[in-house]
Amino acid sequence: MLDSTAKTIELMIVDDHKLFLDGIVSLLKDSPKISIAACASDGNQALELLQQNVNINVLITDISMPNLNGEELCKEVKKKYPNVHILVLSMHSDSKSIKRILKNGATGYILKNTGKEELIEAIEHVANGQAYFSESVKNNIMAGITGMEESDENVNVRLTKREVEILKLISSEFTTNQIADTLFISLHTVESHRKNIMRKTKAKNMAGLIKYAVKAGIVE
Amino acid sequence: MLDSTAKTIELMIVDDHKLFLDGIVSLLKDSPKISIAACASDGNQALELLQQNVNINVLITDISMPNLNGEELCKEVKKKYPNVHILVLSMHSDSKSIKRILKNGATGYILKNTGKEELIEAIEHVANGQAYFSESVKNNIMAGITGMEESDENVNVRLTKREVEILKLISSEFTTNQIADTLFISLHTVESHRKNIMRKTKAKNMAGLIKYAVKAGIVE
DNA sequence: AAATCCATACCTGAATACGGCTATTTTCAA
DNA sequence: TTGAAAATAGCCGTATTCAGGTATGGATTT
Repeated sequence: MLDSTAKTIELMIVDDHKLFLDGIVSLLKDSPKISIAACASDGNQALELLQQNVNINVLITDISMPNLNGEELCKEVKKKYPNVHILVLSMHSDSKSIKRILKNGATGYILKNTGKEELIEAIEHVANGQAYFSESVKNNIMAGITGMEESDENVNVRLTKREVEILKLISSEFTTNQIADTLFISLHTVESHRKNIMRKTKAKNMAGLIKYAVKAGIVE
Repeated sequence: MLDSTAKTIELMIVDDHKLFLDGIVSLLKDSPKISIAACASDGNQALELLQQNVNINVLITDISMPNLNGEELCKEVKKKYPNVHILVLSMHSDSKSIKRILKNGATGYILKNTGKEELIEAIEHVANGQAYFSESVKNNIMAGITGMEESDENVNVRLTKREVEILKLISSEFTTNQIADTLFISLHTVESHRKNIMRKTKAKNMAGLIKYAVKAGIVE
């Protein structure tokens, strides 16, 4: 039904690992329907190149990149160039990462451990505006929707600015007394905050607090 | 001086990301001096293939992989096949990762954001038993050696089996009493172990313990 | 055979964390 | 401007952690 499959696919690939980028280019360079128009090593460069290459209709991108990451790139691209379809090529298949980037406008999501054939299939789907997902991506999304999300739900709690500040100090091995002195507030206030953080994150003790801090990217 | 540069390089590549693996193969397949003998997606598979292909003399591997990771693979390979030189191809350039895997017998270490030419140069160096490092790898090693190593040195401490076992339980938010009950040992013993772990890891309290556990890969 | 490491166990006392509350002021958005 | 959320502060009692030791039997290594 869609005749758009006949149209040449003008591709841009974005990844901060040059070897991976070059490898993908090498894999795709002989594909008849696909033309590689540009490559970028981060989101900012990608946006610049998009401005210059008006014919680009598919963008393949990694998520974790310096300067401007995949999520932010998606948001920008969808705002400025709504006709450019985005295929995410990531290492991670956890439902959290997937859902976040799909919300930001990605059309497809495949993993770096898929093969060449599937990559091309995914590119063609996405070029037509059709969603494409790796098998394990689909499974994890389903698992995320149906049940057993207990481990994920605690990352959804929202800590206040002050709570994050205090959790950072706790993670730096400060005692409650030291935190009170550092922030010029009462010992009792720090304890109140800590108790609130523990309630929100369902942590039983310091161990749980630090594990949450690590997961949430508050430390390291 | 070394005439070994003339000898054909029989390569094995190990990476759990199929697309990356295929990309590298595609990049190298036209190189005259290099022959790709085998590919594997984890350490176990690599060891099996090494047994079958006696001619392999260079092994390129990622660090983080399922089942048997790069570090453990290095150790095994150096023990069983000391003539196989290992080139590590990693995303991370922190001195901690680098030093750890070099201790385990890797000959070279380059990053995934290097180019095709440098990759080939690195392979040739390593095939001759010569070390090869990416520029940023060299820089980070230097920074690690010269100063500011306080944060790194604690990963070098060696915990005993029992200590790791207890640290795992601490990380699971168990109290000292619960750990004692779980392991059928005295409360005092658990406390002794905890104190020893804290001394070794230079942790001031639970927060430091959990951060160490995360860094050392004992939790998550 | 001696030395070292490991796992075990104990002691004391101070410091800190934890659980479960109440309560006031400030800040910010509806 | 009114109500909710956030930041502040407090109380009480128990549980746990932390710092500083000492000590012993067993396994391993030298």
